[in-house]
Amino acid sequence: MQKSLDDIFDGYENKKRIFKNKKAITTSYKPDQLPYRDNEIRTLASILTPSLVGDRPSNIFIFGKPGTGKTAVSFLVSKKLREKSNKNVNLFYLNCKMRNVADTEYRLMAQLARELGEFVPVTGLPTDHVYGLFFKALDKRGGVVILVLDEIDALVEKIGDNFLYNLTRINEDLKNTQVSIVGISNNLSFLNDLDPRVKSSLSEEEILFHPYNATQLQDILRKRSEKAFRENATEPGVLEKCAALAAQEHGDARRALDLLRVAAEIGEREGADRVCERHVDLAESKIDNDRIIEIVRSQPRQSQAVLWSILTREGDVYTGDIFSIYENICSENGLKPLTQRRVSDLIAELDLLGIINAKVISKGRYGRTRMIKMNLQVSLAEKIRGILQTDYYFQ
DNA sequence: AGTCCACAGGAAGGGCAGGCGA
DNA sequence: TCGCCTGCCCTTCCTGTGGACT
Repeated sequence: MQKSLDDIFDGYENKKRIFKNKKAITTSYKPDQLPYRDNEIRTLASILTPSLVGDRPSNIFIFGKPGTGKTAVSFLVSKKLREKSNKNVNLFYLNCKMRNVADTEYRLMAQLARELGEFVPVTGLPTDHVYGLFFKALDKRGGVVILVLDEIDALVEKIGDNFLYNLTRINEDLKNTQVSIVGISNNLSFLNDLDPRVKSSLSEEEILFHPYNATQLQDILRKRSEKAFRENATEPGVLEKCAALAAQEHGDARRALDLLRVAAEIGEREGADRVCERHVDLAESKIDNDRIIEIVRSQPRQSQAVLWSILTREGDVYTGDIFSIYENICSENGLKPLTQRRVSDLIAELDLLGIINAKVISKGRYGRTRMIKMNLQVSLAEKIRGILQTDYYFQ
C-alpha cells in the first residue's frame, strides 16, 4: 500500500505537467483584462464615477445570462474605483444566493451590517432591529457606499421585493452617507416582476451583458491557457471544442473555463503531455456527473430516502407508488416516515434539481398525480445507488 | 353534464433550536 | 429565567384540477 502511494506521489512529481499556473484557469481567478467587455466596463465605471467627488451614483441594474462576465466586470471596476478613491467610497459585495449568508431578509441585513462592522447574532433579533443596526452603521460610515448585490433575483424569488423597497429608499433616512445599489441578475425578465416603485428606483441605469459567441470564447480560453498551461499543452481543436460546447449553453465563459480545466486535469492524471479532444468529452460528462452526485450527497436523509425509493423502480412510477415504497424503506432503515404532502414536496424538489423528471398528469377518474422517472444516465443512476447504499447505508 | 379519483399545492400553524433583552 | 424573536422543517386542512367514467 505504502509502496503504491509512494509511486503515485513520486510519479506525480516526475510527470510532465500540463499546468504551469492552474489558478489562472479557475472561475474564481480575477484577471486584470476582460476581453470583449470594454463597453460594459466603461459604462459601469462612468456611472459610478460621481462617487469619487462625493456624489451618489445612480442605482444600477446589471443583467445577463450566467457566465457573461457581470460579476467579473463589477469586481474589476470596484477594484479600480477603490484604488482611485480617497477612502470616501466604500464598496460592499454580497452574493444573495449564498446559503446561510444572505438567503433571507434577516440574514441579508445581518450580513450587510456585519460587513460594516456591526455585531449581529445569527438569529434572535427582530428584523426591524437588524435594519436599524445596518442603517446606523451606514450613517456612521459617511461618504458614498456602493452595495453590490449579486444574484438578486434568487433572493427576491424567495422572500419578495420588500427588502429592495427599503434599500432603495435608504437615503431618505441617512444624514451622513449616500448609498447606491448595484443589482446583478441572471434573469432578464426579473425587473418586470418587481413592484413598479422598486423597479423605477433600482433601475435608474441598466446594463445588459450579451452572451459571448464561440469565437470570443476561444479567444478568452486562449488568453487564459497562455497563463495556465505550459507551451503547446493543448492539441489543435481543444479550445475550439470547449468554446463550441459552452457557446451552445448561452455563451457561458465559466462553463468553457471549467471544461478546459477539468480536461487538463484528466489529461495530467492520465500522464498525457497534451490535452486532447477526448479529454474534453470526458470532462463534459464528469462535470455533469459530479454536480449531480454532490447534490445527492448534500440532500437531507428523508430526501435521499425518497430518491432511493424512486431508484428501486424502473420506468414510470406515480407519487402514490413512491409513497408506499418510501414507507417500507423508512421502516427498514429506521426512519420516521413523513406525510404524503411533505413527500410530494420532496419529489418536486428532486425534479427541480434535475435528478428526476416529475410531470403532473391526469389519469381521468383515476386521479391526478405525478409521473416520475429518473432523469439520469443508467451508469450515473447506478453510481448514485451505490453511494446511497455504501455511504448512507440504505437497504 | 355531472361525478369521481388521487393527488397537487396553498395556507396556516406547531415544534424546535438558537439567540436576545429585561 | 422568561418572553419574544428568528429560520426551518414539518403536519394538517383545505381547495383545485383534468380527464375517464357514468
